[in-house]
Amino acid sequence: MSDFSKPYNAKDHEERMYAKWLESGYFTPENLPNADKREPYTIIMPPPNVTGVLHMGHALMLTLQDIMIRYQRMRGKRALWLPGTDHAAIATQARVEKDLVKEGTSRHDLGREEFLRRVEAFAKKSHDTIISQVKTMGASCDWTREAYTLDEDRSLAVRTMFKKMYDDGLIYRGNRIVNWDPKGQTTISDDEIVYEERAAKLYTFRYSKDFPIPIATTRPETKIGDTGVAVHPDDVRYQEFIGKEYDLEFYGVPLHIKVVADKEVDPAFGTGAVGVTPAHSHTDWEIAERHGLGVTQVIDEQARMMVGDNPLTGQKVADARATIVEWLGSENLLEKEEDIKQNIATAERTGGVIEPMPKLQWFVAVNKEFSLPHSSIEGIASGAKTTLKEIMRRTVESGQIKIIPEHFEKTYFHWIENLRDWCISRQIWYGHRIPVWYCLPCAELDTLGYKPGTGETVVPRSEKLIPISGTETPTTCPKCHSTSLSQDPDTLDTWFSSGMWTFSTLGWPENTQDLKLYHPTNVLETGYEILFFWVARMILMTGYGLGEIPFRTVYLHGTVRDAKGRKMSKSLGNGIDPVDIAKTFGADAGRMALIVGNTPGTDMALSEDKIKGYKHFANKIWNASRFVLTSIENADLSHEPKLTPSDTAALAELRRVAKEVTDDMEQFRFYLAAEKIYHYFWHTFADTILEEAKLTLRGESVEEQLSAKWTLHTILTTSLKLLHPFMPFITETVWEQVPQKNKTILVVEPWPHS
RNA sequence: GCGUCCUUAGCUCAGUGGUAGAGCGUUGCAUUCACAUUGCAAAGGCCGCAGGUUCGAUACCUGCAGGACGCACCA
Repeated sequence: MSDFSKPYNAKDHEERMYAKWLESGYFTPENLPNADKREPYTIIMPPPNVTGVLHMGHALMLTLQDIMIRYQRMRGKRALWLPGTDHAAIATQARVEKDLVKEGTSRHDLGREEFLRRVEAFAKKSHDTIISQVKTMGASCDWTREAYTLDEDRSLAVRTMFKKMYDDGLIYRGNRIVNWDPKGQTTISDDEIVYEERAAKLYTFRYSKDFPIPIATTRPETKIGDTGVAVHPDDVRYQEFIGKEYDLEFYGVPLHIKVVADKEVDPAFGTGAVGVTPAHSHTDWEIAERHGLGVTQVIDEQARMMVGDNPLTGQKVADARATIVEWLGSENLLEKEEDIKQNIATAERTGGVIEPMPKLQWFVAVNKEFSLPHSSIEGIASGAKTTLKEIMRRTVESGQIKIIPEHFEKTYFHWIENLRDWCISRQIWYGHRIPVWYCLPCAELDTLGYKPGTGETVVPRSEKLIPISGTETPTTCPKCHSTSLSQDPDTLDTWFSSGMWTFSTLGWPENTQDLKLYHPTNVLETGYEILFFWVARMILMTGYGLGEIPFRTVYLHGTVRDAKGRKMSKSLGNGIDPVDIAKTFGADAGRMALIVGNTPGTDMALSEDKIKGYKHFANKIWNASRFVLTSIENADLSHEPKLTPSDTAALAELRRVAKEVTDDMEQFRFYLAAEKIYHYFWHTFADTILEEAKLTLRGESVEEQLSAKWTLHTILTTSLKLLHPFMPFITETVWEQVPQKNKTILVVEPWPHS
């Protein structure tokens, strides 16, 4: 009891406790007592990006998962919590490029190899910081299984998956319209776009004096790429023009315009007629596809005009817009100019304004039919035709995967309905390089007939694809036997590898023991903001690759905001550093503050005052424990003594509380469980039971004293167990001092049965 | 446009078909005996508004208002 100093000082104990846990080996499920008899319980940790340091959102995620894992471990499960980190392709690359700019250099100056060395060095450093922070939070994960989304094993998994999907025709290379980020010089997926409202002008004009229909646009410069005009099929104003074709000249550029009827057109907007620019608008692209209109690209990757030898060529789009507007005015073609508000698409990472344009990219087809040889997905039989979209929908619809809170299921379905093919290639260097090689001599065989010189696609035949070193790239072209092969320069969207996380971490494509035992996992715990990015992609990948679900329950937490409800951000400077919190108040206090009152799917406001409150609670636990332990010293508690009626009642209440807390844990109501045990310990145990025991202990009756000591000991030990998932450090520290038969560490103590 | 969520004590939020709870904060009192990182007590709420269902609504339904958010569109 010598280290039982008066106030509880978290920093005197937490580091030592974590070391003690690691030494016990119990975070590795095989080391648990009677491991083979235990039923597996698995959580794969959402891997933090190696872009920097942990924030409060990570702390929340770690706490929730640690609570689940510690609880299940105490419940006798073979609990595996598998940790890892994410290479976060575009985010990490952007971070390092920023540093390079400061040094006055760029990735192109360094070259691909040297640049990747720089990124890897940064990622390594960032990784080490993150791991030490995860440990500070008390996370009881199995470090022997730690994974990285870009390590050897995960690379093999990614290549294997790519090839499998390619062979099934689910991955295709296509010249399609994509979201191009001129600032980041890469494509991005629909989900990586953020919309910003800006003021814009809507111009109403005619292509030429002879053209019968005026059209409205906010982007006159793109009209040079128009190949059609679309009107609503029922619009009486334009019936006579539908199907007609016109040859005309617009700013010196010859245009061939066909008038088509399409229900996408809103007759109430503008003039009710849309100039169709298939190359630079997603909807126009689709209209063009439906009506067989041509595609003319007029904007290049630098967001500059490309119109042959026209003077516009080389102008930035904004300048070109002014030029065109001025010209329209001078030609008397401009009929109206009005101010409107417009949502403009920007890239989440770089802030660049997105220019949709057609590019040759790799896509995952979400609506294409294929069959799963072995399916355990409800509603999709083995061998039956299905699509990736159906897998994503069915697994949730059937209840095989349950989302908490439930209402997010509606949001999820809504998103799936609108899902288009997923563009997975990125023009960046850090990431999984696309495992596809091109044969240069076979260039003319390019099936797409696009961009000569890249050649036909060659995908390696071996079942297991090539390790990342590239030493085993295909040596000859199967068609012409040339050895002149070059790998696709692009890398994969980071969510491609993240989507495989639940099974790539367990050894897939090998049919490992881990995969058999721990998959499907039990819970995926993550933030609701990546429901689409990640959760849906995991369901897609797992359904396709394994014919099963990746997890049974998805628990979605909200965003941790500051005391005023604002998002924590660097620019506001209102962020709370979880490691600072652990140092100042103790990791336990930070954990409790994050959990109590925090319902799933809802954002929470976190203040230092709240954390301070739980620091006080830790102190309360500490002092109450000191009192109990001092009081029961030398008492014979080997057998239950005769209990007084009030002690019997107190123990009955303890059982009731334990039962309620257990029910809450089972129902994922951690916010209630934590609050109940907090309230019980402080206001029932410490304030009432303990105060009454003081009187008894000073009294005459030895029998009553023994009854009181037994009761205090039972309530203390049970409370420590109930509190352990929430406040692992202090409970384990006190536990060291508790006299108990066959005592081991609290990590593997059985949960109080109720 | 489609969709979701929220509106309860000063603040942050729980909650239930039988006229409300927690934490923090506020106010008053208490102090050598586990703990002032404490204890005891108090103040504080027509549970957003209007209808409906019901014996009874904060809770269920409809509408409205305000707020947050997702998706699509924005030609």
